[in-house]
Amino acid sequence: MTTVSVDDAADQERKAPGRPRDARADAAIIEAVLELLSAGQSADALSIEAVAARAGVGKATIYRRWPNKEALLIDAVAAMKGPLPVPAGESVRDDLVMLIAGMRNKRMEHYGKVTACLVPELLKSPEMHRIYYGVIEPRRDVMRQVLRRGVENGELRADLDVELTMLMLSGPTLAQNMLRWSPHVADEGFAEALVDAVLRGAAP
Amino acid sequence: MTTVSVDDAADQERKAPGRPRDARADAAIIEAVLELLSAGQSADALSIEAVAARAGVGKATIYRRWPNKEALLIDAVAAMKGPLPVPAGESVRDDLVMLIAGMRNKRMEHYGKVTACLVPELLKSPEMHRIYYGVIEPRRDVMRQVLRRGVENGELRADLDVELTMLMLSGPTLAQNMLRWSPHVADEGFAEALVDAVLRGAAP
Amino acid sequence: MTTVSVDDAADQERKAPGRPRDARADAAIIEAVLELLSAGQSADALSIEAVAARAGVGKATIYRRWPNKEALLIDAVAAMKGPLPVPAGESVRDDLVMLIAGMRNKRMEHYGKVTACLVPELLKSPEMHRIYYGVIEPRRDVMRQVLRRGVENGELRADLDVELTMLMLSGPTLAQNMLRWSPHVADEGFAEALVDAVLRGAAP
Amino acid sequence: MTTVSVDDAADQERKAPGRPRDARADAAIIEAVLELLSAGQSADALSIEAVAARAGVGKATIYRRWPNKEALLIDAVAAMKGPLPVPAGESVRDDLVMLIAGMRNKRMEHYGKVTACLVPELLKSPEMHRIYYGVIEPRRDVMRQVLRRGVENGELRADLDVELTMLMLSGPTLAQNMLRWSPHVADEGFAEALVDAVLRGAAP
DNA sequence: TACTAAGCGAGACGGTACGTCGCGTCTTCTT
DNA sequence: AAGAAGACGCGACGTACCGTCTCGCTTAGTA
Repeated sequence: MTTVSVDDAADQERKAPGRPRDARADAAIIEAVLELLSAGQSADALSIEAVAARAGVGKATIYRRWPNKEALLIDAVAAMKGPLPVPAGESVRDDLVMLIAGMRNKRMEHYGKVTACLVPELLKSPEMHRIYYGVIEPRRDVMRQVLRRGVENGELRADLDVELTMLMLSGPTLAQNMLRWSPHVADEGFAEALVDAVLRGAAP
Repeated sequence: MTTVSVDDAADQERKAPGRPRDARADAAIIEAVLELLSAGQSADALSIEAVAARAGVGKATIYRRWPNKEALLIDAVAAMKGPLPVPAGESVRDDLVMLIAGMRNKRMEHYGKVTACLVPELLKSPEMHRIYYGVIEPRRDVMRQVLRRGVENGELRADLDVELTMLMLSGPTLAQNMLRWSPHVADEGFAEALVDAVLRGAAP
Repeated sequence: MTTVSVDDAADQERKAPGRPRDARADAAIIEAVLELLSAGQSADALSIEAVAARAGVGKATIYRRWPNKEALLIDAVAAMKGPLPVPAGESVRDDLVMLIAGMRNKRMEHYGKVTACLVPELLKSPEMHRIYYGVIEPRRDVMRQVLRRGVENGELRADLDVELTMLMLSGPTLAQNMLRWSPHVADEGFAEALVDAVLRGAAP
Repeated sequence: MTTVSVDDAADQERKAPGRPRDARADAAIIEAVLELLSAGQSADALSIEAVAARAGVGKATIYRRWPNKEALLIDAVAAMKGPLPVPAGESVRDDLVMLIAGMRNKRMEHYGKVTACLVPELLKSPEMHRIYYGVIEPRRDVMRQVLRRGVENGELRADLDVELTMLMLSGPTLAQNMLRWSPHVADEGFAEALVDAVLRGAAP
C-alpha cells in the first residue's frame, strides 16, 4: 500500500482524525485484482470499475488508496509473491536454481504479465519506479546474499561482478517469461541449464 | 505492415480494382507513430486517434492497414530498428559486443518502452506473437550466426547451447533497458562487461 | 436544437464534411426526455445517462448536440408545446381565456416543472436566456396581438400598457402553476376569473 | 429550522441527555449558505459539502438539523427576507406599492434564484411545500390584511376576490424577477404601475 | 467517355472506462 | 449526546478513445 510513507506516518504516531480506513476494503480490493488477473486476460484490460464491482466497493475507495492503476498493480504483485524465498544454504548452485525456478512457478504465471504492464509507467515515473523497487529489491537481495556467500567461500571466483551476475540470471528468465524469445529452450530444466551456463562460461 | 499476407496477395499478382492504396499514407502513419513515441511518454497512452490526426489521415485508413494498435506498434518497431546489423566477422567477442551495444543506442531509447507495451498482447494472442517474431527473429539470427561461427572455429566451447547463450546476452540487456534493475551496473562498458562475463563464467 | 445557428449555417449552404448527424437520434433523445419527464419525477433528477439509455444512444451523441442539460430541456419544452395556439378572433376576452387556459392543460402539466428547473440557468447565463426567449416569445406574441387588436377596436382602453397587461395575465398563471401560492383559488374557472379581473381594469 | 417539530419538543420541556446542540452552529450554517449564494452563482450548484466546509462544521451537524438541502434553503430564504414588512396603514395603494417594491430589493436579488431552485421539490413533496408555506404565508398575510382593509373601508370594491388579487400582484412580480419575460417593462416604477393597473380594475 | 469499385479525409455512431464530485450514512475520537 | 473529521457505497458527471459506419470526393482500371 505504498507502505513506506505509511510507516513514516506510523513513526510519528499521529492519530489521524475522522473515521479510519476500513482494512477489509484493502484486502477485498487486492483480492479482486488477483482474481481478475487470474480469471481474466491481460493486465491492462483490467479496469478500476471491474475491480470495484468485484470487491463490492466504491471507485472512490480505490482512488483514496492508490493514485492510479499501476500503483494498485504493484501492491497486488507484492501480495501475489508471498513470503521471501529462503535458500537452503548448502550449495550456491542449488540455491540459485531454486531461486530461478521460483520465478517460473504456476503461481508466478501472471507475475510476468503484470510486471510487463507496469513497465511503461516505471520508465515514465521515477516515483513509480521507487515503489516498485521497494517491492522487488528484497527478493533480489536474497540472490545477492547467495552470490556473495559463494564469492567468500570460494564456490565462485573472487573477482565476480555480483550485480552483473544477478542480471545474467534474472534477465534471461524475465525475457523468456515475458517474450518467449527462444521457443527452442526447454521449460523444464531451464533453471538448471541457465545457472550452469552462467557458472561455467562459454569459453572452451 | 503485416507483410506476409500482403506479399502473398502480391504473389498472386491480382490487379485489385478500384483506387489503389496511397503508399504515402503508410509512411505518414508510421512516422506519426514514431514522432508521438519520441515526443510523448508511454506507448500505451498512444491513441489511434492521435496518430491519425498527426499523420493527417482518417482513422479508417489506419484500420484498413493494421488490425489493431499492437500490430501498428510492431511495424513501428521494425521501422525504428532500421537495417540489420552486419558483424565484422573477425572476433566473436567483438561482434557480440557490437550487437549488444547496438541494442542500447539513443535511437533505441524508446524501443524498450514500446516493446514493453506490446508484451501483454504478445502473451495473449499467438497471432500477435507470430508477427512480432517475424520482425525480431532476423536480428536474433545475426547473433545466432556469430555464436555458431564461434563454436565452429573454436572460439567458443563445442557443446555450447547457442539458444541459451543468446538469451544470456539479450535477456540482461532487455532487463536493464526496461526495468533498470541494477543501477550499480555502469551504462558505459555494459556491453563489454556482459559479453566477457558470458564468455568467462562465474566459476573460479 | 439551438436552431438559430443551424439556420444560419443553412443560409451559407455549406456542406459539412464527414458523416452527417443522424436525425433519428435527435428525435429519439427528445422523445426520451419527454417520456422520462412524464413518467418520472422532477426535472433536475433527470440524468443525461438515463436519457441516453432510454433513447438507445451514446452519451456523446447527446453532448455533441447540446452543451448541457438545460439546453436539452429547453428544446424538449419547445417540442412539448406543439403548434402555436390560434385565437378565434371574435372576442378579445374569449381569446385571452383560451390562451390562459391553454397554459394549464394536462399536456402542459410538466411545462411548469421544466420551466422552473430552467430558471437558475436562465438567470445565470444570458445565452441560455436568449435561447429560451426564442422559444417562448412567439407564444407571447400571440397574446400581444390579441391585446393590440383589443386596443385598436375599442374593446380595451386606448392607453393600455400592453406589456404590463401580458405580465398580469401570465405572471399569476405561472405563479399558481409553479408555487400554488393560493390554494383557495379554484382551478376550474381560473382563466375566466383572471381575465375578467384584468379586463375590469383594462376596459375603456 | 423546520421549527414546528422542534418547538413541540421544547414544549414538552424534556431535558435532553448528553451535550446540547451548539446554537452557533445553526447561525454559522445559515450564514454560510447565504454567503455561498451571494458569492456563487446558481443555488442548485450549492452543495452541502461546501456549506459544511464554509461554516467550519461537520456534514452530520447539518443533517442533524435539516432533512435535506431544500429544507435548509427554505430556512435560508426565511433568514434572507428578514422581519415582516409593516404597512403604514394610510393609503391602500401606497401600502401595496411598498410591499411590491420590497420584493424587488437588492437584498432580494438572490431570492428569485433560490425560490426557483426549490420549485421542483415543492411540486413533488407536499411536506416540502408545507414548510415553504409556513415561511411565505405570514408575508402574504400582510398583503391580505391590506386588501381586506381596503374592501372594508371602501377603497376597494366590495366584491373583490382577495386571493386572486394577491396573485395578480405577486405573480407578475415573481415572473418579472425570475424570468424577465418583459424587458420592455421598466424596473423603476414597476411597483406603482402594477398596483395602479390592478387597482383600476379593483376600484369600486 | 462513362462506369465501377475501391481509397480517402472527415466525423458521427453506440459503447466502455476514466477520474472527480457530491450525496446521505457510518464510524472514529474529542468535548 | 453532540461535534469535527472523514471514510464508505453509490451514482452521475463530462471527456477521451475505441472500432465501426456513413458521407462526398478522388483516383484508378474497365467498358
